Amino acid sequence: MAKSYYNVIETLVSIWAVNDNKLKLLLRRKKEDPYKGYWMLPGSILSNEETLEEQTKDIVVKMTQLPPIYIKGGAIFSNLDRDPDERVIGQSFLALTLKDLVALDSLEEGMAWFDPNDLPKMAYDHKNIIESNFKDLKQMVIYNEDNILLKLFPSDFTIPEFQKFFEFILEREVDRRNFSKKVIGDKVVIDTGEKSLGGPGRPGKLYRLNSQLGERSKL
Amino acid sequence: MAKSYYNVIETLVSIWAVNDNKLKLLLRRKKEDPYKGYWMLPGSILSNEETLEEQTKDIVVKMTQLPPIYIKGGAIFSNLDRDPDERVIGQSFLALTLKDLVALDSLEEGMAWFDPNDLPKMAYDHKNIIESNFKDLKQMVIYNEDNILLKLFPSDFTIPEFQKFFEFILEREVDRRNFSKKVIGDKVVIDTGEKSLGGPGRPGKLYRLNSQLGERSKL
DNA sequence: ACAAAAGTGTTGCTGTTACACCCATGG
DNA sequence: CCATGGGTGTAACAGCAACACTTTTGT
Repeated sequence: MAKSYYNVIETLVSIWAVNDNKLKLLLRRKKEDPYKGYWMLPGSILSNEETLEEQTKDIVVKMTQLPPIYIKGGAIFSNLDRDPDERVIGQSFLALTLKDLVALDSLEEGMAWFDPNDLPKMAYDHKNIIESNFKDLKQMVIYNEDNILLKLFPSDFTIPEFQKFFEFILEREVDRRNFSKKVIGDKVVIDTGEKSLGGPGRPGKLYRLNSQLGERSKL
Repeated sequence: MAKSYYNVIETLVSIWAVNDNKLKLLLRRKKEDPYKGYWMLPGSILSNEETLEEQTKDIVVKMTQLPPIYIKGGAIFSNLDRDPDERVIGQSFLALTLKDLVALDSLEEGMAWFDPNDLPKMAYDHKNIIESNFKDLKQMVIYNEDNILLKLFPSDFTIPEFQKFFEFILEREVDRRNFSKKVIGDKVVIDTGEKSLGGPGRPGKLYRLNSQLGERSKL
């Protein structure tokens, strides 16, 4: 291919949601070669008529039938050989959605949720991209950047659920008593007065996040 | 302009160096319209034959006659109207160099160092881009990401100099005694045995950074 | 003599860690 | 009954902020 100052840019979106007190992400199975049967991040080629943010939003809507709760740009990938066919620059984005609201039958065929720590065979350099985005997302949770906790937990939850989510992010266990003292004492969470029934054992009290919260959770 | 899936991407590099215990950045005065006489970030249009990182390196070499000590990708800017002439996507990069080694006469004409808190009239959206990069850089210093302190201070320095630099980054004063106790006690800096002569008053002991240092300075 | 740097010490405050012990309640 | 969640306490410790006081050493 001749030298040119025009480039192909693709937007690659990792769509995240909380499920089972973990972060899961939405991937798509590739139906054609190359990498047929492998999984990939949803994405599309950027035209000269829209911004990266607009396009990211469109991709999320197409994949989940819902607008994203939040989007944020991630790293850019410009290696010449990241696509075997032609030179494509990949701009990654993080998007948040709510898994509960994304009905399975509203997903396009060949899509599924995955644990970022247990990815399937990934096409292209998408494994790298996910790892980069996941790392960024963990940092955002730890420091509650852009009030991201409120976006991940818009509804009620129990303290043990919230704790398990943090243990997933921090990759270590935390003491139950210290955790609840801290999180209630600092007014990170607020008692709703409701209770979570159904399971075995004593019902958990339901809390919601304090929307007036600033940055820095650091548990 | 017709719809197309090819885009023009420009790399915009903010080149930083420590001077006078502050971070300064290198800008270029624009010689032609639009924005004639305004200042801008050095940059160039990406061809389909090189990566963003390679190009960033080339730009730094051209501007300073030296290879960069460090480069890192920053935010991307894709607003449709950020260039009045045509749609250009701007990918920002941070680069570090050493001001001492960049002789003024080796700079291209119309280039100068500026305090990021006191910028001249900036062309396009470059003021936004610099602010974004500056913010990222401050975070990197605070958490010593990628051991960036070692890159900013490759040679000897006195504790008061190092302290002034941190006060610039943190935008507040810190106690002299607590600062030196912390920085020596944590082995962030190591005594070289040398002294800094020349000025008035008692000569300062010269220190260097501990190259074995991990992340997290948080002073 | 002076200015700038250095060294040592103290106190109080805050937050964290690592526990012990006991209670509550729906299934 | 028992699994799960909840509540209170506390002792040791680490880190930080805000100071006082003293000493050192080129110019």
